[in-house]
Amino acid sequence: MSFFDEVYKVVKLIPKGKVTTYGEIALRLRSGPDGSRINISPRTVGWALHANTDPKTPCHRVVNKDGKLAANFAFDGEREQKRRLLAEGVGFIGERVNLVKHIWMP
DNA sequence: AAAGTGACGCATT
DNA sequence: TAATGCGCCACTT
Repeated sequence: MSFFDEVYKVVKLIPKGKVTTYGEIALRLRSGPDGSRINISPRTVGWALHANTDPKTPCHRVVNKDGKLAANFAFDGEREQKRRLLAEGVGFIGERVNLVKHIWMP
């Protein structure tokens, strides 16, 4: 059970048609079950997702705070990611996700 | 054990 | 709004 697995677990909880940010995930993991972790950096969350190649993890529902998609290393490229989000009903404003309407609030 | 690395975030400019 | 600089934490050599 590594830190990565917990990140993936949270990502899998994101309902269809919703998105969340790296920062939000970091906050959610701030108080781990074992209490071993105190602070998590959003950077670390993104890094965890980068390492993940599991198709069951909806990484495309995770965007940065500006609603922008991962520039360099999206799973299938930015365009594909955007397309998938649109297919789920996630609204876009230009090239950015409409976070105001689609941010996932557990 | 120490240094390098990265799907980010925030305050400034 | 976009571009810069700095902090951040877990993981891999």
